[in-house]
Amino acid sequence: MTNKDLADLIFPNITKSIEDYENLYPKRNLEEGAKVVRFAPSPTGFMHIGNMMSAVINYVLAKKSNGVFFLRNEDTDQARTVEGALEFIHHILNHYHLNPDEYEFNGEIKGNYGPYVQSERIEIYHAFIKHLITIGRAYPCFLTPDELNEIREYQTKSKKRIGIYGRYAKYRYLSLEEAAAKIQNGEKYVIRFKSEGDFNKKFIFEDLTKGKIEMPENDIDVPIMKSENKLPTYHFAHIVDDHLMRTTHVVRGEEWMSSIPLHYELFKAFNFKMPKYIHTSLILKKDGDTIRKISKRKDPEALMFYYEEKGYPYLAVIDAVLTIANSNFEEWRTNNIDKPFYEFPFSPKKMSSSGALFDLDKLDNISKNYISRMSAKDLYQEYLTWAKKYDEHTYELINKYKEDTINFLNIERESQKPRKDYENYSSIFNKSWYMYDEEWNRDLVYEFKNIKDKEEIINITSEYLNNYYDDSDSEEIWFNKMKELCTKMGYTSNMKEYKENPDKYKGNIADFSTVIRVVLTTSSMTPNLYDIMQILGKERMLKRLEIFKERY
RNA sequence: GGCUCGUUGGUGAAAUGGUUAACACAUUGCCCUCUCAAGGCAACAUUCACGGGUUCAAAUCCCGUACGAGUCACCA
Repeated sequence: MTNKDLADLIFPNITKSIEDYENLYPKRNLEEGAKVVRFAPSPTGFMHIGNMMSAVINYVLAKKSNGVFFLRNEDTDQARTVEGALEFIHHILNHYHLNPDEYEFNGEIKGNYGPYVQSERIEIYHAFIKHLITIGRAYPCFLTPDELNEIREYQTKSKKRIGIYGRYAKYRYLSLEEAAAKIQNGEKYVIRFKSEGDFNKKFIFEDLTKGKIEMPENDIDVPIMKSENKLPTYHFAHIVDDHLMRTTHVVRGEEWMSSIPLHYELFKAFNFKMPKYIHTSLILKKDGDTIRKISKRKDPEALMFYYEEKGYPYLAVIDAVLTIANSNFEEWRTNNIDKPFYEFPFSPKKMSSSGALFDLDKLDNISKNYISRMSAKDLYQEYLTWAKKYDEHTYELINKYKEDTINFLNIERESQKPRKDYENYSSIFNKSWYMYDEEWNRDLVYEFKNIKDKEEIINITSEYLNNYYDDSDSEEIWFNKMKELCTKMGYTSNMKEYKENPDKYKGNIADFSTVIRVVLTTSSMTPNLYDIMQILGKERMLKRLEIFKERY
């Protein structure tokens, strides 16, 4: 019996050779330097900020080099698949405009290097495993879970390296006949890679972010095919897929670093060229005094749901992610304020080699800047779209009062130094509810500052609205009139003088205008009062004075 | 325990052997100002985890220690 006979026994229906697949998926015809990258999540959990970073980097790498960005669904762990996870990945990619060039989803296939779903590639993997068995580099292993546990326990106790290697690789040298007999007998088995490495020998691996790293050779006979569903393990699928899909750069989390010796040997066993690797550092989170890996359970901001629900503009999130990935991104951004993010010359070398804390304050800052630069109309559109999905009440109001809302959002906007008061769409309504008459049914909390006397407040506001305010006044006239009344009623419009002689006056122009501001909005902090009055108009303002009289 | 990576301010970090350790966010103060937001100015690491060495010179190179992280599944 030969290796080939055993391979045929295990995979009787596999007829294609690995050369056939080489021809089926030829080298991609791309321009010099074009990068072929992939985003390859497994649908075993919802997409989180770490996945996002990987997706963004991939996208930038591909776009910037006129390469290819494809999506591969790594669904070999059928048992842990989470319902909706795959849909969510597609949703997020779409929401953040990180659309892959090649993918497979809901029966739709784009690209010539598919299938892009691992469970649909099982024949391909089997052909490659068959090849390995034929050349004597893989073998069936009949170790039971109990036996594996025993080995592990023994190794742990006696402080030996853990794994199936050397004399622990019991079935490595089983005769082909015996192996065949066991298989025909229906015994369960996995296929293990037959390592030829020597743990005491080192090799140099060059990672694009970490640089040159010396590592011991792999000598562990790792499973490459599982026993139940005959699907490959991650390690094997990675080799086959990224070779056949002609991936040039693999962007993945740092947790894969330690598998490099294995992957290195696997590529070598097939004589395949290894892609280049960019191992990204973990995203960490400060929890009290300790810093730990960001957790999907404890940290709402870990999951990509968070940013969308809060209403952060998608570009702000991408910028925040890139700021963590490459700290010189910020500088680039300030110099290239209108350029698309994927023109940023991302450098794997400049990636932080230790984990980074994802800073929500920083995100807020980036986001405020983004929102401040949007036109009022665009902001309104985004706000409306967000509200439709996440805040029905707000949606109804801003939809009904479209003009007022746009005008309000436009206050001190579309200028060189626009207001920066919203970090996300969900924070707008709390700062603008008073513009909507319907909202005045709520419990009102008037935030008066220095002047709290009801009579005085009524006097000021009533006099001002009835005898001074005019909707057609320019801002300059408007303010002059306010100053005039202010002085007439015993306040001063001269702040300097007030500071010198505060006792001479009932208050200053700030106190005076605050009274009117609060009557009209209940808030002592609002955007430019003139603009608010212009939107409200005299009639509505008088109504608010009536409300004040009743409810203060 | 083995293997690997890392450690600069509250946070992200720059500096890759050579004057006072960039910059951004956050915080604080002042200025401007009808409030707020913004903007302007300023403060914030006598010091780069610790110890030793190399050098005229070290955050930067070497060695050791401590601490942290990742990984060691028929999970990815």
